[in-house]
Amino acid sequence: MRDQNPLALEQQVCFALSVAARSVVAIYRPLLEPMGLTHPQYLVMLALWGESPLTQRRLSELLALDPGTLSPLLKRLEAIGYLRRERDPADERSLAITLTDSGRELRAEALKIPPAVVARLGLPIEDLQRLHGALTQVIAAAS
Amino acid sequence: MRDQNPLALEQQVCFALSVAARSVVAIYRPLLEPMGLTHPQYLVMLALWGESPLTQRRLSELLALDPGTLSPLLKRLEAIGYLRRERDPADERSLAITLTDSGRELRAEALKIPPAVVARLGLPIEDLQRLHGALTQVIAAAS
DNA sequence: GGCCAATAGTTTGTGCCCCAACTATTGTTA
DNA sequence: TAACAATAGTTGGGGCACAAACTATTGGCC
Repeated sequence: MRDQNPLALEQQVCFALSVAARSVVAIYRPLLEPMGLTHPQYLVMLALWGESPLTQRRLSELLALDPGTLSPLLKRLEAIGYLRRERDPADERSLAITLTDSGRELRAEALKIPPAVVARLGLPIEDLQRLHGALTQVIAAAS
Repeated sequence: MRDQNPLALEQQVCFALSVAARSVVAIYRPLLEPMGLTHPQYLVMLALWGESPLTQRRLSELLALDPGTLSPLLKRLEAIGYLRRERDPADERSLAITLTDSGRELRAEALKIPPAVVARLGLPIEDLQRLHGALTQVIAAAS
């Protein structure tokens, strides 16, 4: 029999979600550390490897991140030389975020990350894909 | 056909996990705000409603939280009157965390939260249970 | 053209998260 | 029993996350 207490910690989805997110990010930490990246910074790089330049606003949408979070984060990535932040001459409000050569070259290193994480987790790819689908549903439902 | 790029942002489980966790916590925010709680503080209260007193160390294990995170968080909960922090006379290193009457009474209010969240998400309970199982697997795999 | 609303970013404040260094207490062992 | 190791918690630093207040630019409209 399941615990009937609706406030039981162990059966809260929000708790499992928080712990899982932190646990998985913790797996990335030692892998990203040699590249000088945190996990949120890694996600920014993924977005830029997919398309560069991007406006900061577009990045903010893609990553579902507050502008107030993204702004200093991008400054750090600029400081370590992975990207440039330049105002769009056609619209001085907008910031164009562009990969530098150094940022582009980092992608080769990053290719090792996903297989390393999957190996470390030791879960079947199909399970991870199913999980990804379920999470996508939750994200859509929460929006 | 799936995107074959292993670094595609949209198919990273870690990204879906981060966004889903933030999105779901965002649903709790307005519900917890009247009680004066943040989501991590709510999780502490769930643990204490399950068992009180608890040592800070035990809480740290239950919530998978760093002592350095938990320590100030518990001070805030003490400041708003939901719990007491007292050294164990038998072992002065240990902190006993005990619900106050006010903290105990809060549980009645909190009973409204899970159904409100489930309603807001609008997903079938079975889906949420499946998701919880998958997340539990990931947490175990990551440990 | 001049006012006004909308838009893009920035800054500040509060809190979470982890790490590393630290203090204080307790347990172990030569 | 005196040294030493282990344990519990605290503190400070760097970074993330979000809200609210702010600046600067742009677009629409009289």
